[in-house]
Amino acid sequence: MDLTSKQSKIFNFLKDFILEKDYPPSIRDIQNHCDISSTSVVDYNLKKLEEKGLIRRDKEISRGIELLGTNNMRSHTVRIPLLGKIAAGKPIVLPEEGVTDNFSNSIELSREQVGTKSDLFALQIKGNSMIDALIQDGDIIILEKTNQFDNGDMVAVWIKSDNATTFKRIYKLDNKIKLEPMNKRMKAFFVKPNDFNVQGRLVTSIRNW
Amino acid sequence: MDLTSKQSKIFNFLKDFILEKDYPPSIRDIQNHCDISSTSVVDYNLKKLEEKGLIRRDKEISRGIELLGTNNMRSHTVRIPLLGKIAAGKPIVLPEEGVTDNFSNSIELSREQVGTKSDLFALQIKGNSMIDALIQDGDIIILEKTNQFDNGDMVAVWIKSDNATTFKRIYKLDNKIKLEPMNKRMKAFFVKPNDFNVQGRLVTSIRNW
DNA sequence: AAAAAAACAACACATATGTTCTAATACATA
DNA sequence: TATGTATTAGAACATATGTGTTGTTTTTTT
Repeated sequence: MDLTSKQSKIFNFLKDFILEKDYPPSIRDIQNHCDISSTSVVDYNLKKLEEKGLIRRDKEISRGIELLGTNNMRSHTVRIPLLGKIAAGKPIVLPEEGVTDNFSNSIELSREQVGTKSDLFALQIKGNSMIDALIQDGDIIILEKTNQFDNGDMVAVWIKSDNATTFKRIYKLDNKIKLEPMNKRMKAFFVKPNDFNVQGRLVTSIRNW
Repeated sequence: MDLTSKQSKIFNFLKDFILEKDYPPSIRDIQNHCDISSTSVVDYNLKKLEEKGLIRRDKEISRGIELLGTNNMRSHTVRIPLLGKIAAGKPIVLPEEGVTDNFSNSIELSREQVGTKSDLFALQIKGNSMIDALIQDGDIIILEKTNQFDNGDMVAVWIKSDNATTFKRIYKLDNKIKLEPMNKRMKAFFVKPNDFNVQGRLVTSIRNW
C-alpha cells in the first residue's frame, strides 16, 4: 500500500523534525510545516500512517508519535565490551555470564555491521601472531559468544588441561581436535574431544589505518 | 559540578523513558515516576540539569526535552555510500561533489568508529590485489575524501594521463611520485608530480568472517 | 450519472502540560 | 543565632495540543 503525497510529506517532516529536535512534532507543528488546512486532516493522515505501519501513536499524549522501522534511529548501534588486548599465546579473559553491561572499556558498532547477533565481545590484537589470518597488531576483532563451530573457524577455545583460553583456527578430525595458530612459524597442536570448549567465534575484524 | 540524587534519578528516568517510548516524558510523567511531590520541583531540577549541560529544554513546548552528550542517541551512526567493488587495476568511480546523500547502496557505521571525519565513502574489494596490505577479497574499505597524503598512505589516486583512478600505496620522491601496488607480484610505477591527484585516503577496513 | 468511499475543512472542546506564585522547610555560612 | 540560599510543596493559571463533530469536496466504484 502506497503513500499519498500528503502522507509522505508528513512522514518526511516527522523524520526531519525528530532528527533536528529529538522530540516529535505536535499535530499543529505538522499542520503548519506541511501546509495543511486543518488539524483533523493531520490526524486523519497520521491514522493512515499508523495503519500502514510506519508510525505508532500514543493516545492523548502530546507528541506521542514514534517512527517505526529503519527510520527509528533507536538501537542503530550496539555497545560491545572491549575485554582487553590479546597477545600470542597469552590466555584470554572472557566475560562473566550475561555481563554484557557495565564494562569499563567498550566500542560502539552499528547494528547493521553486527547483524542480529548478540553476546558479542571485542579484543584488540597485540603483536603479529595472527598474521596469516590477515590480522595484525592493533586490529580489533569481534567475537560472538558461542560453543558451536565449523571446520576452519577462528575461535577462542578453552583448554581444560591447560586451564587457559587461546585464539586458534579449529578443525575437527576423526578422534581429535586440531588447533592451528594463525602464524606459520608456530605449530599446530591437538587436543582430545573432551579437553576443550569453544567460547567464541570470530565474526568481524576492524583495522584503523 | 555533581548531581543531587534527585537530579540523577530524573536524568536516568529521562534516558529510560526516551529509550522505551522514543519521545520525552512530560513534567508530570517525571513527577510520578520519580516520586516527586510537585511539578515545580521537577521544573526546578530540570533547570539545574540544563545549567549543568546535560539536557536542553524548549520553552513552552510539551515534552520539549533533549538529552545532550553521549546519552543522546541521535547521530550515533553515519551512513556511508558504498560506491561499488574495486578490482585490481580496474578504475574506481568516485562520487560527485558533495553528493553524500541519496545513494542506492550504503553501509552504516557508528560515529565512534569513523571519528569526526566527513566525506567518507566505501568500496568493496574484489580479488586479492591488496593482499600485502592485509586486505582480501570481500573486505570493505572506508576512504576519506582528501587530496592530502603522507608517505606510505594508501590512497585512491587519479592519473591524468591514464584518465583513471586506482588504489595504491603512495610515496613522494624527489622529483616523482611512486605508486606501489599492494601485491608483490605487481610492480610499482612512477608518475610526474603534476600528473596525479589524490582523491581519498584509506581510513578503515572491515572484514566479516 | 449515481452512489459510495476517501479525503479535506472549520471549529469547538477537553485535557495534557508547562509556567508561575507564594509559602514552607532545610541547609549552609558568617 | 542570625541570615541568606537552596530546595520542596501546593495550587492556580495559561496555553499547548489531541480529539470529536459536522459538513464539504474530491475521488473511486457501480
